[in-house]
Order: sequence, then C-alpha cells, then structure tokens
Amino acid sequence: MELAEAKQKFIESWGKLGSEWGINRTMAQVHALLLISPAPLTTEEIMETLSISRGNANMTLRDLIGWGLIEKQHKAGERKEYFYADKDAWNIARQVAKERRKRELDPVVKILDELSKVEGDMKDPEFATFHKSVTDINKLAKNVDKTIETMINAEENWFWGSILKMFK
Amino acid sequence: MELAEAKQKFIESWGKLGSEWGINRTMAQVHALLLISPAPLTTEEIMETLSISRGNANMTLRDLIGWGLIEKQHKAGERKEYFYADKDAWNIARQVAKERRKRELDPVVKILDELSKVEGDMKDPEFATFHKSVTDINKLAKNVDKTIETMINAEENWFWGSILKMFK
DNA sequence: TTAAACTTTCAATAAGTTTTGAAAGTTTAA
DNA sequence: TTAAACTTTCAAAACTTATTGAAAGTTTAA
Repeated sequence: MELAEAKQKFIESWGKLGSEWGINRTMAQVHALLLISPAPLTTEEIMETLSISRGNANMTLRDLIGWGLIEKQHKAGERKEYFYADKDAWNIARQVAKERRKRELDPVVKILDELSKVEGDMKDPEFATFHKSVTDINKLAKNVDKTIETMINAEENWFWGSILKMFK
Repeated sequence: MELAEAKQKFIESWGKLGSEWGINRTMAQVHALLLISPAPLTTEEIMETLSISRGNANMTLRDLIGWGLIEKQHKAGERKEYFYADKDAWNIARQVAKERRKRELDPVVKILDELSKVEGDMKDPEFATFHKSVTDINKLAKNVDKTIETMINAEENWFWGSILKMFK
C-alpha cells in the first residue's frame, strides 16, 4: 500500500470509529490528520485536505482544543495559527478518558447516587428490582471511575503491566 | 423522591448516557425499563410506558436481543411474547464490551495491522510520523482487546479486586 | 379452513445533527 | 488611521438517523 493511500485509510477509519463512539466524524478525522502530520497545519491546509468548510474547520479545531487533544502553535513572524496534535497514544487515551468521565460518567454517577437513596418497601418487587439494578450499576460505575482515576495518573507501562499480569 | 419519579429518571439518564456512547436513545431506554421491571413485559406495555410506536418497539427489542441484553419469554397458555432483561450489572457490562469489541474494535485493529505493515523511509518525516502513530495506537488497541478478553472470562469480584489493588 | 391475535416490515416522515458560507469581528503592520 | 490577513459566528441547508403506522405476514385455536 502507498503511504498516501494508507494515510487516507487511517483518517477514514478513525472517523468511523469516532462516530460509533459518539464523537463527531469530522472531529475524529481532523484529529487523525494532525496525528500523522509531522509539522503543525493551518486551518487552510486542514480545510483543503479534508474538503471541509472554514466554519466547520474552525469549530472542530476549537472542540479538539477543548478536549485537550491538540494545541495552537505560533510561528515567529507569521500571522496564521498552526495546529499540532500530541502524538503519544497513551496521553490521547488518558485525555479522552478524563474528559468523558467528567462530561458523561460523573453526571450519571451523581444521579445514580440520588436514586440509590430512594426509600421503599423491599417486599414490593417493583421497588426491590429497581433498587437492586440501581445500586448494582452504581457500584460498577464507581469501579470504572476509580480505574479511570488510576489510569489518568499512571505511566503506560506500569498500567498495562499490572492489568495484563491478570492473564497469567 | 417517589419510586415512580425515580424510575422515570433512571430511564431518562440511561437513555442519555447511551446516546452519548453511540447507542440509540430508545434502545437504552427500553433496556432501562426492562432492568427495573421485576416481571417480563409485552411489546404493548413497553410501547405504552415509553410512548413509542409498535414498529419502533419491535425493532428495538430485536436489536436488544441481538446485543444479548434481553430475552423473549413464553408464558404458558398465552399468545403474547414477553421480554425480560438480565439484571446482573456485571453480565451487562461484559456483554456490551464483548459486542462492541466484535463490532467496532476488531475491524479497526484489522486495519491498523494492515497500516502497520506499510513500508517506507524512516528518514521521511511524513512516513516516520505516520508509522509511529499507527503502531502506537495499534499496541494500545491490542492491550484494550486483551483486557476485554480477560473481563469477558472473569468473575466480577476477582476482576475488580485485581484492578483496584493497583491503587494501593 | 377461517379469523382473531399477534409480529414484522418498510416507505414516508420527523427529528436530530452536521456543515456551509457569507458576514461580522479581530488583529496586525504600515 | 486603514486595509489586508486572518478568525469567529450563526442561520439556513444538507445530511443522517430514528420513528411512525398501516399493510403484509405469521401463528394458533376452534
């Protein structure tokens, strides 16, 4: 396979994976493009390469900055802004885990905590089933939360080393 | 909070979380409803409770069966089909992990394997950066894959016990 | 058989999400 | 200042995905 074709395929696949996991396709594609670019790119270059509009490029780049996945860079003597992505896969994974926890997991845990406190008669099957499911899922969510916490603070080798040891 | 209100809130939150993670809202809501129902429900009851159409209910229930999250049940002497959800949070998590791995992670790993094989000149920064990102992400994806494998075959207490030990 | 009870399908439509592009805003250099 | 270079905004349009509901299909009991 040619490098050019391979790049194309990488961008496409990353976009598809993103959209299956609730991340907008264009955002994942822009991220993919920056991941495989040795040098920072301008808005113009990104628009061109991915055939997207200026508005879309601008919004997407802002979102990616909000997710902590890319950064603006300044080149001395130039007016244009350049964008650059951290290439370290572990950092990327941590960053995504961190943001999704904050944005999505934490709010749900908050609600599950509330719902766990709802009182009722354990002899009523309606209540008993509700209570079991809610508290059970709540425990699971808290374990996930702790695992993400560990991951965020961990070195890649140590983290996977510890987890993969479980195989033996 | 009233039980009725709490149920409502649980269904809503589950639907919202689902949609943020690429699972259609209605599907997550139907699943939530069945999770807190002590007895199996009919299509009719589900349509009624969630105010959705017959067609939608039917499709969603089939999908949930495809995900291995609910089952049809037969009641002796009745024509209607009843639907029942496994209430064990660990089973649910395993099942979802298993399906998403099969549907989404595996295809991406396959492409990453291919892309890792693309050859080029390491002195060309274009190639070097592409190659680093792809192989790096590929390794990460494989670790995730192995972790899911472990999870699928594991008992809940053993799995979390092993992971949470990492904290100490 | 028949017909009632129930399930499935799918084209049309609605709802939701993303994208565009032109206009407004901002910054910089002269 | 001014105007060119560049960035941001946002209403409208395009696109994608989910939902409806009526018709077709299937199963069962008599």
